[in-house]
Amino acid sequence: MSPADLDATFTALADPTRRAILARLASGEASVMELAAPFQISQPAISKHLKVLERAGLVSRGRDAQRRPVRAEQARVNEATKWLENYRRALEGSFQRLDALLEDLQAADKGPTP
Amino acid sequence: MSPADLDATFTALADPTRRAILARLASGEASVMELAAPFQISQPAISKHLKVLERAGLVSRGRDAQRRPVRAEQARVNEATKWLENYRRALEGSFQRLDALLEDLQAADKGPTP
DNA sequence: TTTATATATAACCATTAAGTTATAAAACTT
DNA sequence: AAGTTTTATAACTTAATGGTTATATATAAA
Repeated sequence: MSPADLDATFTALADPTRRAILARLASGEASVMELAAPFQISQPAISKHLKVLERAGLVSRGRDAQRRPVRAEQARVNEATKWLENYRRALEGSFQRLDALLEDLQAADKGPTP
Repeated sequence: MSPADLDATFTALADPTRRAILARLASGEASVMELAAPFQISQPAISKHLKVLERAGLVSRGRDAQRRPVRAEQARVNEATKWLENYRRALEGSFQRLDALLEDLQAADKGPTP
């Protein structure tokens, strides 16, 4: 995943309305009107949010008569999660090294390591 | 983690400079000048990025003479990852249901399920 | 054929974001 | 005491976000 793709994905996730839309889509595809119902904002505002999600590859659109059903796409979520997990692992690594250093310092208090 | 905290965290992650800063911090704390070195943007721009990261709780600041060393903090990464993993699980669940439905339909082709 | 429904687009406004340069403040160095 | 280094802040510009209302487009329904 390119840096720009990561930008778009994390940007899309950084809004509570969009996260709520994704959560709703986890239980199946939905029309724009269905997605808009729980919110107080206008239909065009929802369409804009959907465009952000689509640009990030987090959702895709279908066609069913006048409806343009929205469904969640997995790939990008997986890739964003991969970035985070990778970072987490890197952090744990550095904290392990810090732990090792602290152990060394404590050991040094009682006498030099051979 | 509150929705606003998730907003701040994903917003902070949605910029390539800030992700690069975090990646650098995974190998240990660093001063502002050290963090700025690899980039072409000005020092105040880096300070602004650090403020975004700090507001999100992804880094914290120390004091070492004139330096204000920056270090990565784990908690918020973990919580953001949790949200993503949870969403991933929810998606997998719905796709499993879809798989089950497709299996049912195929089974129905050959005869009704008892 | 007219009307209703679902969605998208345009034009606009207010706020926030990312960058800049210039300057201030704090602590070290000489 | 004077100068240097490190960081933060202020003021500004430009562009992007998130929302609005009004309108256009596509399809279904009467």
